[in-house]
Amino acid sequence: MDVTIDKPRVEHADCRKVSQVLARVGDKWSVLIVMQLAEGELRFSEIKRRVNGISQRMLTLTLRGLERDGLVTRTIYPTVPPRVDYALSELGHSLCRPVMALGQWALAHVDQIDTARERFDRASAAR
Amino acid sequence: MDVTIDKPRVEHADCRKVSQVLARVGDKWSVLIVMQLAEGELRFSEIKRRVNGISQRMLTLTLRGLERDGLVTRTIYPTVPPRVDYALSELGHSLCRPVMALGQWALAHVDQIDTARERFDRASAAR
DNA sequence: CTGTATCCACTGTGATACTG
DNA sequence: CAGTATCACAGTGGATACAG
Repeated sequence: MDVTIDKPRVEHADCRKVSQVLARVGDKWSVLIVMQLAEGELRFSEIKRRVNGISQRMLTLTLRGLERDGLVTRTIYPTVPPRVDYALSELGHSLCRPVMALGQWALAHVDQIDTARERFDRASAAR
Repeated sequence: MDVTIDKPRVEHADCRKVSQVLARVGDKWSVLIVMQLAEGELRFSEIKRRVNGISQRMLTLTLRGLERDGLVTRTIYPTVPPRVDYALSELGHSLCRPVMALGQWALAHVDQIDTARERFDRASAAR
């Protein structure tokens, strides 16, 4: 009855799910926004000001995505003009640790990667 | 001479660079391939077999990207038929630690995220 | 101020066929 | 076996205008 001797594989359906999460983390703006929210809640326009280069549209979309995934909470104050605060949920905060670790790695190795790219491109040009 | 009192900000040009690295890590296949290579070198077709669903084209492109960034080494054996081995460089191996950490986080919270999504979608449907 | 609605360009990805 | 070339297509992201 197809009982197989599994090697310690985590490489099947799990990977698919992990990839899905990685896709969120890997999109153009999510991490940048999460980082800004790491230190405390912010208003919509405050995030827009801090995350350099993001369009209003993408900020809205990305925040919706983060909210949907339960990483960010959204608080609306029914004032006029409207005011909306965004904050990291507990889940969102827990994500910070591994993301920061990756960020540290990136920061530590960016130069190495850059030189690797230059070398590769020069080698390619001289094909 | 515009000396400003800097708060401990790492949030300027650094972030751009980090994002660039994150884009590599966040693309659809890079992490999956790096994970496969974590345990040892593999041939092109071996990777293709292990990374379920990847097309030949995307495998080639992703491997080239990883090689360009200095994360993967490429060894060609001038035999016929040709044989090419891919392996993680030292830099590539060092990337494994933070990536695995993120992977562990993803694995640990996938369920939580899934339920959050369902809740959000149900709430949206009932608007 | 905080969004939503359009439109459009670009990029990433997959399918397929071909080559050394 | 290990690619490259070509095409077609969907998704992402930016600009702009508009709305509550």
